Amino acid sequence: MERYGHILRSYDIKPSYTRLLIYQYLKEHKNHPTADEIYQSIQQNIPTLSKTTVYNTLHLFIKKHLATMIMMDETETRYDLITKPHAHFKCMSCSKIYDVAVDVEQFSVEGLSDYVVNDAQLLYRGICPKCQA
Amino acid sequence: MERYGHILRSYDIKPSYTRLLIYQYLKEHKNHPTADEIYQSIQQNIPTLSKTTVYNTLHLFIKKHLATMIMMDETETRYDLITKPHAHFKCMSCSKIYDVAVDVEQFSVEGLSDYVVNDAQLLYRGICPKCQA
DNA sequence: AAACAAAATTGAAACCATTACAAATTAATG
DNA sequence: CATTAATTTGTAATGGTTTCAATTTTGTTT
Repeated sequence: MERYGHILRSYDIKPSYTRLLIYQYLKEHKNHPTADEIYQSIQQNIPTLSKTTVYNTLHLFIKKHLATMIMMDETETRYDLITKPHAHFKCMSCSKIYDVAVDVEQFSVEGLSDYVVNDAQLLYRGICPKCQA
Repeated sequence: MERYGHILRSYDIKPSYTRLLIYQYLKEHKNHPTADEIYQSIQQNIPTLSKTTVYNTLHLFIKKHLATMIMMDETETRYDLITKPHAHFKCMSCSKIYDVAVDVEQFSVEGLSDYVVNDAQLLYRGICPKCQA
């Protein structure tokens, strides 16, 4: 557990006990946990743990580029007609969403042969040209 | 507006007035509107419009594979450490999320040269092998 | 060590997009 | 026209996330 301290420090994150446990959980559970799943698990070690702390820590990890959030199909959802496959670029500064021309089909992904694919989406996050000025 | 009737019918969707307006909105607004943005706009034509109807209609469009939902960074969010770029496959039957090996870097996307990219995600939706049995 | 300041954590309340559900309206069928 | 099915509506509930002030812990200075 403490063996992760230097990793957090290298991301400019002070390795508190809570943060170490949350990092450890992310490290050892690769099935994309929700904040609640993380909370439920770590609460067994830290009974006083607050859900807010979990959110605070995850947001900190994201700000320091140690973690990322992935979304599947939830609230504040946006809708689009199904047309040509294309990518989206979300500017983290102005929140604007840009369309990016890309042929998602070209991505010959191995290991999907046994899956029935109905939809494919490619999402980029970063800073748009306007906000770089 | 009515010119869209045959399109809806071809997707096995009865073209009610509300559904035509919602389809028209999606067709003419390519900036990935939220359900609320759609509601606010169409409410001006149908003052009695209910938000539930907007959700019902969008879910119908999705079920009929006429539309899709795209997510950016909202609730029921899942978290992941930033590691090698990889894709996710979400089974719409059992809700399980699979990791898919893919080199996202290989996708040489044109038109991103002026953007600062911090993160890239590729999401597939469909039916996993287990649920096909 | 004690005192102070900064950072981290906590807990309750609020927020808000989405969903559930039953009633009401409209369209389709015989 | 009557009956049934489909669509739409409005209210209430749900639940993940955020806000924010208070508390606790950690770090620093004298």
